[in-house]
Amino acid sequence: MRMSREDAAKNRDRVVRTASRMFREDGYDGIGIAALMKAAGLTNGAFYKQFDSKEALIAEATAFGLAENAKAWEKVLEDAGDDPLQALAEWYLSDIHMAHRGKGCTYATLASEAPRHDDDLRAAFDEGLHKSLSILSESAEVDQGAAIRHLSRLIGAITLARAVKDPALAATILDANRASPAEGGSD
Amino acid sequence: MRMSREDAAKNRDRVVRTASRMFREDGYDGIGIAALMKAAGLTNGAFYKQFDSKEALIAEATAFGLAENAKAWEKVLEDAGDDPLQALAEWYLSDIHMAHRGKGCTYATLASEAPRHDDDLRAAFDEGLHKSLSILSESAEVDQGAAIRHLSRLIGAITLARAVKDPALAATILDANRASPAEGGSD
DNA sequence: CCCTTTAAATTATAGTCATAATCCTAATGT
DNA sequence: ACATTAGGATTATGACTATAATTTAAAGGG
Repeated sequence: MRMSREDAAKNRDRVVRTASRMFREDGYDGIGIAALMKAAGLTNGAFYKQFDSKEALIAEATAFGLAENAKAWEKVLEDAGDDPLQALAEWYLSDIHMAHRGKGCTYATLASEAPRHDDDLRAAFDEGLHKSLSILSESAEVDQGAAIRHLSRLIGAITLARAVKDPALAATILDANRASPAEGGSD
Repeated sequence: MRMSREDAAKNRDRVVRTASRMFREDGYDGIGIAALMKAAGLTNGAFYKQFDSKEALIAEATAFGLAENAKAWEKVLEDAGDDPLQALAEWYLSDIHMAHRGKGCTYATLASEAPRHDDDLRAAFDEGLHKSLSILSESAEVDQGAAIRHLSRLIGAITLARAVKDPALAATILDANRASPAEGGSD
């Protein structure tokens, strides 16, 4: 049953959004085209009319996720008070973010899988990262090096906290990384 | 052809080591039992005589990888001069480590996949992390919070650097994180 | 208003997946 | 020395994989 151009575009967009969420939850290899399309309310047959391959969707869905993340950071940094990096850390290392991988940071969930994929996906990470860093350094008025270090630390922290079994250990990881980074200079 | 107990144990150990490397390279979902066993010089039929399931191997191979990593860090910190954290960062963020995921840090390659797996695997991360943190805080004479922040930052940094396409951007990420962490206190 | 185009559904294909049963054979216990 | 045991190979399982051809039916252009 053919859809209108409008509806077809909506369907395509819904597939990208669904993929962006499910890849973050299950990993690129953890979810298949059929299950993905079903979750988006379609069947697998419709997939190859809209995308060249799974790899192409991976690149597109990841770029979407990174852009979505960047918008969220921009908002948090705008609403932050006199210590934007601290505000970002508290928001990023929250229990909410811990629990909802599918809506959360794409770097934390998928960056470690990128080396196994094609240039289009890795280029999406390039672009996403440039954007993230410019947002961070501009809003928080720090140099690029500091922005990179802050981002690296947040990503590593939530990755570790999500990996461990003991909730107390996870809380320790989050707490240590929420602590004001300038506290002693020993970090 | 039945093997001696000794040979069977060697085979089992080789499967764990091979799995530890291949999981780091391809992800838990990226390599199957058959390919894994073949790489270890065996056939898939032999697998279920030695392991209960793939999930059980995942937990065991990850625990092995984390223990292997911890030994390497201990050595680096022992040989370090007056700034152990700096020495660790330089070793961890090296081109060699960037290029060889299969022999490198298990946190950086596999921690992001842990939330999708069972308690045995996540408990392996608990144990590995406790060990890593005690090595770090003792050898470098910093408190646990500083050790956690340092580790978080290194893991995030190499994950990001490996994800991007542009080698110059990767180098920027590594350089920023190699920079002495106490430099300005703004980090 | 008809004709072409095309999105989506259905179905097909060849491969791979984790798991397991069967069989062979040699190591081990007695 | 013989019976038992168990490690590994072969083969089988049914489910799932990415991809694609075919079919259906409605949208869009003329």
